[in-house]
Amino acid sequence: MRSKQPTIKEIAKRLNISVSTVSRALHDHSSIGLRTKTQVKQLAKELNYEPNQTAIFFQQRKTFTIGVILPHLAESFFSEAISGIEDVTYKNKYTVLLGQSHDDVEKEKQLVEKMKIHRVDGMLISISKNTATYEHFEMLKKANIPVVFFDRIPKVQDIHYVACNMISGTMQAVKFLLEKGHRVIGLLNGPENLFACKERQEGYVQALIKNRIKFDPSLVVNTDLSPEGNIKATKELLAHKRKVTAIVVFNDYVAMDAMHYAHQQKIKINKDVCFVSYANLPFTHYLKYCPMASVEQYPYKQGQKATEMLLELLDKNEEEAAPTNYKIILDSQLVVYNG
Amino acid sequence: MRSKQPTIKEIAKRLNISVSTVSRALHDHSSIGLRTKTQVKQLAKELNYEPNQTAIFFQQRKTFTIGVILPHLAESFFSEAISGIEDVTYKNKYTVLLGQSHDDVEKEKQLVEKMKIHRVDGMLISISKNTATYEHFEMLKKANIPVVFFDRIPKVQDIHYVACNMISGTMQAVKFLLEKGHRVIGLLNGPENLFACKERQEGYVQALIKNRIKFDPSLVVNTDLSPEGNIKATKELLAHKRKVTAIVVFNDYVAMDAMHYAHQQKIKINKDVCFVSYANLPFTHYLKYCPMASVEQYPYKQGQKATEMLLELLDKNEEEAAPTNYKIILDSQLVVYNG
DNA sequence: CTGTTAGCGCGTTCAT
DNA sequence: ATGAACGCGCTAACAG
Repeated sequence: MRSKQPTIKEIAKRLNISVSTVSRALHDHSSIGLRTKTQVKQLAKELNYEPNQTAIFFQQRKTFTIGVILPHLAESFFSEAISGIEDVTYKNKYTVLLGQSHDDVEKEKQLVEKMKIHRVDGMLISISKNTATYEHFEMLKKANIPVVFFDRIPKVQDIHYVACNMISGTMQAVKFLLEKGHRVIGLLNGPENLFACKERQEGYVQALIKNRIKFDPSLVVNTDLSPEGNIKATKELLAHKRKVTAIVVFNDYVAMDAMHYAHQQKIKINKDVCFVSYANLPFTHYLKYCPMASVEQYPYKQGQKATEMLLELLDKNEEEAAPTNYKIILDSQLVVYNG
Repeated sequence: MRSKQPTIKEIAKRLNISVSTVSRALHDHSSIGLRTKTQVKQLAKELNYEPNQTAIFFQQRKTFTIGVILPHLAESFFSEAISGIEDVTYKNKYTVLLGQSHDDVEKEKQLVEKMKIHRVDGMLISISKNTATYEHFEMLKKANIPVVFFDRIPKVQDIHYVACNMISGTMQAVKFLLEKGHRVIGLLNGPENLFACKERQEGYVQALIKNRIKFDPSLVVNTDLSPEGNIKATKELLAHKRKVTAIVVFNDYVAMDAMHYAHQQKIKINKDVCFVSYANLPFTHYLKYCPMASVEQYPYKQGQKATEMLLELLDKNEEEAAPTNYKIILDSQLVVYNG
């Protein structure tokens, strides 16, 4: 379909020189006469010549494309993260192949397969909330395609990843509530197989211990992140025999459901029960019910760092480097809303 | 870096047959003996053979990749649209190369260039709000790369596009308000140079005419979409000498500012003054102030349709078809919230 | 039914 | 300073 595009062969023919001369001239090779060099370049411009990247990709066994798989862009965390990814890739002559898993493991597998077939040079992945087996990632390893996981990372050892340490932010959140006088603080956590949930709980427990408050496991409930699950979990916490006066919630989406439900139960939001959440939404101040504070997870930065790491790996890879595992862990941080 | 991967040549050598036989066997070519066919396939599986797509792309002058350029994924309209795009592309063995212009014309141009170089088979574009010149798109035409614009389309004739007709939805919105008894209805519109704004006004006027109400131009005000502009416009409408009892607002973001300001002025939202908006936000029901109704613009569907159109063009292109221009115009539709 | 061969466009030795 | 020739992996036209 685009057969009319000029090639170096065409240029060579017109100038009565060889293709290799043209190739070298175009690349400013030192051993080409200035005269032929300018000659070639001018004709190239005239003909609107553009190197055929697909040929180069093929020849160099490299596509300068990185595959990105994440749950869904509708979540603003991920749409911000991908901006970070894009910005770094495009600065480095790479390009982004996109795929949303929509939190479906099967879809995730298909995407991995598709991108592998498409010969991406490397991948950035944030796993679906249901991903519990990792063969499809192992496969990539075997195929020698570097992967950097970000934010939602699998629970295995030998991987590269960038994540946000939820412990610090959670500890700050609990401390914030303790200082406000709360003693019975619930943790409305997400799916247990997510690493970040483990960390939330760890931060929660550590903050309690640090303040000499006994950890009560029954104050921790999990949701599968579905609206029904969110409400069920909230219900459970609010019905706890000890009167829960504050809840640390997995994220803003869950928090909205939780606060909505609480309101329906005639509970005064952030008075009878205080809510603290983890930042996902950009519009919290326009919401009917807004958490008192929020743990920031720096999506843009995570995207950036993960991409930088991947590009570094791609460089290294060419030199057949040792298989060290890289990790970058950012500290999450509590932001208190004054609205 | 991935040189260990087996090729058909390798398979051929091991089986002492020719590469073309292997190729054909793998493709279930009719003229290959069942015996060799199974033989080849088995060895392929054993060796974990996978065709090198880059070679195929190169050879077939096709990348099965489509470039998508849109302003920003953070706007939920676009993140939904891209889901529609993805779903169709992935069903058709294509893949999505992503780029956000962030409403920056320069960035948009760079992306077009980059994707062209990457030899995408076609492109889906929603232009930045500042795009006023179209040379970078002309270039694509010359390079014979089909483009389908969606939602935000350039003001030129010879393009393919999918868009949503704002007239129908706006008429429904005004009709809805008229039926509620409103007679003085304001239109808080966006920048006049946007096509979609023209359509909003047209729908507004048509609905009034249809109901034999005189169109009063002073009831139409425009905002530049900045928070200050939004408030200024709202102020102007609320101060109108005729008492405005309902306002049709450009979009949810503007509506939030408008309702917020109105509330500050002791105006009871959707009682003293009713608001109707155009859907951008997925969470309207979680908002502090929610418009009574909203004009739906079907982002997912637009994405789908645009992609289908592009894929069709790609098919056609191979047969060197006539350069007709395709358009699909969906009707926007009013959705009344019952919350 | 199967093998041989010729590209696809480019970079890259190896000659000259 | 330049050219000839090869190969990347695959498909397809042509020959048996």
